[in-house]
Amino acid sequence: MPRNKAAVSIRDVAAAAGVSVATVSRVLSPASADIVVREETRDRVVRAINELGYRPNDLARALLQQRTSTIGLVLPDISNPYYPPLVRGVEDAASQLGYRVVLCNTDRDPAKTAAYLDTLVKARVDGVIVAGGNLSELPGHPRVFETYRTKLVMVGRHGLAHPSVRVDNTAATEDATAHLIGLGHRGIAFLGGPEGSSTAQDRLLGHRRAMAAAALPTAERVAGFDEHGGYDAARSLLTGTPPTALLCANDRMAFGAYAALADAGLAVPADVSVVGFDDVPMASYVRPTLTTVAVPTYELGRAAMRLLQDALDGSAATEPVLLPTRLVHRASCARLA
Amino acid sequence: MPRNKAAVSIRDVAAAAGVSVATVSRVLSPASADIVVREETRDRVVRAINELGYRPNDLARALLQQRTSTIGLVLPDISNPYYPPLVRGVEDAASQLGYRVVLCNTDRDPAKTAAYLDTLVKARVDGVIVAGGNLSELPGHPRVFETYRTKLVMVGRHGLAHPSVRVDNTAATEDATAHLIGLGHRGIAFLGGPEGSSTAQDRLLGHRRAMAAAALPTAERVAGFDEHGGYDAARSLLTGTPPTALLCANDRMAFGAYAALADAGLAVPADVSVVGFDDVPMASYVRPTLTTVAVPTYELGRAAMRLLQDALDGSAATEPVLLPTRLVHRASCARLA
DNA sequence: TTGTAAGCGTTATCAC
DNA sequence: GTGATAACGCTTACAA
Repeated sequence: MPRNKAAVSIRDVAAAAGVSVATVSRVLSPASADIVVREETRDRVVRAINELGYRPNDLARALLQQRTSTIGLVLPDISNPYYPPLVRGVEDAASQLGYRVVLCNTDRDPAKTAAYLDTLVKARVDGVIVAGGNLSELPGHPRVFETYRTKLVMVGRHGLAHPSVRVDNTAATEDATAHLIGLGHRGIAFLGGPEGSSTAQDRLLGHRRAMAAAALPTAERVAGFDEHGGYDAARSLLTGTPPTALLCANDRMAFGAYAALADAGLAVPADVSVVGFDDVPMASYVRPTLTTVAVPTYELGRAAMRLLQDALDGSAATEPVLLPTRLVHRASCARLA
Repeated sequence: MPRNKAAVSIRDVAAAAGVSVATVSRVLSPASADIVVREETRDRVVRAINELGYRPNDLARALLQQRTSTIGLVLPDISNPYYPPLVRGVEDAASQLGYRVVLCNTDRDPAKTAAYLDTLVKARVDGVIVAGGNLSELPGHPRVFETYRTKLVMVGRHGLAHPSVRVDNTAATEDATAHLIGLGHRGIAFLGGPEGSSTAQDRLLGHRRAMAAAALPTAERVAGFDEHGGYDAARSLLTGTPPTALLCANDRMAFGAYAALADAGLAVPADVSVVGFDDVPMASYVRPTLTTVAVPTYELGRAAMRLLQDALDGSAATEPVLLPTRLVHRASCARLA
């Protein structure tokens, strides 16, 4: 196989500077900061690098050092507005720490997930952050990850053997429901997310707990985690005696519920109070503004990346990290007349 | 340097199967599909692979073949709701074609952009998709990209020397403005995006053209591409004689304008008509539903990845690809009384 | 049909 | 201070 003369390599730099490749490497490598290269030699090398537009090949370096400075980020779907801030958090922390991020959208499809995990292992990523917690259904992979020393961090779900970051969805939803009960509401319906989502399940559980504690019967709907799901679920609740309050498993569903209520001629909060979850930017811009549980999504991402970094540094496995939520009171809730 | 015995390599497989590494490679490599390996040998190899949980090291393969099957996706900010569908489109097409996607958020910051492009070149990505078009400010990089044969595709901006995909923002905005004029509006204000955004500039231009063609004076505001920007810009227009129609540079700004109008006691569309841009999901769920220009963002992403693939296959440079937009008529516009 | 060995572009270990 | 060179884990002539 003939040498590819096009891509400039460390040899070309060495030749241009009249030194050996070892010297070029020493000039570039942070590891050899203590190793002395004569000032004049260093200058020649630096000049050659600039003249040739040389960029070291991280593949070769990674092959040798057994680390790629690359991580995988696995999530259901970046189009779900919940994820972009999280991705941003991961990516910001990653680039700050010198890692690249490979993005993988699984749609919670086991086949896709398996394919992505495979490709990440083949790329020898140093670690993987899994958000949306659909890893447990893949019995084969823990072993492969272990074989290739791939560190794992879970976000949003209690990772059994792995570090994890999440918010306490159950407690937060319990609080939100309690708040509605405190306002005098008794007919409180819960618009829940899909059964496959652990977040949705955790939030449902919190709601049930609060309702049970107040000895109130619960009305629940299962729907998609978006405006459409919220719209349909809300509509289906408006026949007969409508609830006086709606607790939604996320803000998008709440926006859908707003639309359904408006279409039914019901006013928020005069007729029906509404609470959302996540506090996406739009929550402050709908009218009336939406009372919702603020989730520090960006921070979740940052924290996940930091945990991964810790794991890669060889720190002992950390306790699950729990980030705080906050109920943001806005205009969509009223005391029951 | 001692051999790392932990990560299983092709040698371990070869040893376990009692064959040479070349044979293992032949079993795995699609390139050697025509090369015959005896059935019995192949079975032994496959069994060893499964037993050991072996995954080939793509770094080594990439180093040899001078291609990484990885691309970079550079954009301003994934948190901007315009981008997730685009990213999704790129990623779906990429994974289908066997590429990994490394995500880079630049915030339009030249320093960050330069750092990301550098890291992508060092990772020897096969190509880069730049969305949001902030590459021209980096005079150094075209050369480096050429040196390392990194293909480039631009989305949203006419790439001078590179393949590109975009929509005709100017024509679309011209149409949208013409539609409002056709409804009898004369006082039409334009809520524009930031000056640094070429998309914002193109949309502004279209608006000006339509207004000029009708010999109408234009009121323009420059603001952030989000709800907050739309809110402030709309507010600032409501002193004195308010316009009878608002054309917004994107949907998020339109949602902000909705809020400002509601707060000012103005009804949409009875008092003020509103038009958005992008057709994000929420546009169908605000009340009244938002008339807006639908942009095929997901398709833009897919098309970009396909163009990149073509470039990598060595096809001749393609013409700029223009995807169609469509004005979606909903409830936010009314004929002027 | 299978094995041997060179080479991809680095870094690190030794000499000098 | 600097230079040879082995090694990282693969693929692919070329030999056997």
